[in-house]
Amino acid sequence: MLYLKTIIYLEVVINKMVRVRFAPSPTGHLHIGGARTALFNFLYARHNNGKFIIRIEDTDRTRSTEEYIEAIIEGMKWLKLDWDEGPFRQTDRFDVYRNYVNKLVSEGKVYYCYCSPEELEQRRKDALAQGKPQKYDGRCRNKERVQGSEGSRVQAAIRFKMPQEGQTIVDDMIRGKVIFENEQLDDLIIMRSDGSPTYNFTVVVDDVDMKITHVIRGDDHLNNTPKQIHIYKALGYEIPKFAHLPMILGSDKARLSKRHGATSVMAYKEMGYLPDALINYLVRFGWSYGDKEIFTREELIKYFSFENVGKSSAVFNPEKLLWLNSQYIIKSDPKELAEFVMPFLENADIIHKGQAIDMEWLSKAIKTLQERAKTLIELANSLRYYITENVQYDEKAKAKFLNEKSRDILIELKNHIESLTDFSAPELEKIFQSIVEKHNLKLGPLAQPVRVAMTGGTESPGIFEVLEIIGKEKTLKRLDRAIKTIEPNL
RNA sequence: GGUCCCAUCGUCUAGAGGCCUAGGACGUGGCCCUCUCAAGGCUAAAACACGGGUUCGAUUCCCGUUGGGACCGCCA
Repeated sequence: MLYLKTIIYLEVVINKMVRVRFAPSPTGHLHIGGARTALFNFLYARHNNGKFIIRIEDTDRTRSTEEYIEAIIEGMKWLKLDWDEGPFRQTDRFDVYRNYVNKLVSEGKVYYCYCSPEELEQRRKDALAQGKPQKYDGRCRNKERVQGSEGSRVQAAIRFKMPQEGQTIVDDMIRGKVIFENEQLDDLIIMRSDGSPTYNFTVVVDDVDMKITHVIRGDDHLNNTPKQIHIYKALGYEIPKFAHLPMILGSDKARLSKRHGATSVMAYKEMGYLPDALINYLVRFGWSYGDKEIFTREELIKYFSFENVGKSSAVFNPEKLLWLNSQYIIKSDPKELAEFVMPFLENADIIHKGQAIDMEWLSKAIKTLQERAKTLIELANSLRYYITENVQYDEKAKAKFLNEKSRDILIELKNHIESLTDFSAPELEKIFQSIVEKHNLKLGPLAQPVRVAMTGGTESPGIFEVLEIIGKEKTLKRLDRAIKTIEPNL
């Protein structure tokens, strides 16, 4: 008895378990919109202790490629959107679809359609020209199954018999009840004449088969949903909950596309964005939590709910992403940034491939630059003068600060530094202060020439920190070179 | 063209009938801090698309108009 009770209890728990999926089609890279959909699925699953499944919708064999499947997986991994099951591939599941189609055929819920794609295309054009609704007229609905010679099958697609009366209500977690008139519903093709299944059918079969409880996807699928609901019904399955996310738009308010610049998630990796920053940016499309802007992943999982997902589409704003990225760089552990920045240092030819670099030292250097870099590319570039042997003087900076006025004071500083044993920022500050006080100067007239001597330019972290990181030996070398650069006034 | 969705600063958004003189964030301007550049702090300009209702009272509820978007494939 107790045993039986346990089974019943388990049943309830299992049935209640949230199961969601991200179902991209591998006809391109993982893009911003797809990543947002994946993120909301991920967060909903994690928030509810459910399962997150990846399913590759590759039934369009002409456009799907292995490279894109890899690219999508790579993007998911980079964003750390880890999944529990899959990636499943629809092309591995044709037997499953075949079985379900046969079931519908035997139950008379579908019919064979002998209209050729060309005919259908022509009829659509005509309908559009006449301003009539573009809908299949159902002319093959009542035809007998046509047999070829010797009983071989004639090429035919299989259409689903949509009900033509009444209404279908989509109960959406974001939009509430959306009502569709059934007479608007098309008898859609669920299997092509070549025997391959189509999207609206496979999506239902797979969601049933994979026990998906919540279908979270883009707004662009809302109009397909009533048709899918009827397929669920024909198959005799329970209808999942739906959530249709608002679209992400480009600056011209059209759906975000390549025209608007970088849309691939990996492009942001290459531009020096941190995955957590992108995630944080993406989650704010539609979702909010009061006035809070920056969230850790744990907070996201804890707070996420469809109750605070908005309905309206939103424009992608690269400026804010950049700001978020800078905030994440500031908050990052310098050691972690040191790892992240390595490929960018190589790319910028600041270090060459395989070059050994003291990571401890690099972290210290990064610590001084974190709040000055908005991307890892900027961070890498600003590390240049720490790492390189010879700094390149900026002409303007050189003219303004490496001149007669600064020569003597640079020499004085050099002399002081030569005898310095504790080459640290606090000790350096003492030296600078004493020189400046002696000449009754502000710090600027000394710091700026030194800055140019050390970095080649006029912008850098605090000058004492910069010197400490560059080290005594290199500092002296650079001071010497700066002094020699200044033509003696003879 | 048909169907469906949406509508608060330039952008992302808060707002669940009186808490709204409409709040926060990015961006923009100013000031402060300061060895430069940042970061940070303070501050300014900046929005309820329009018209009808409902209500003692509408940003908030209803209807319409306008504007935007999506879908209408043997694509997903």
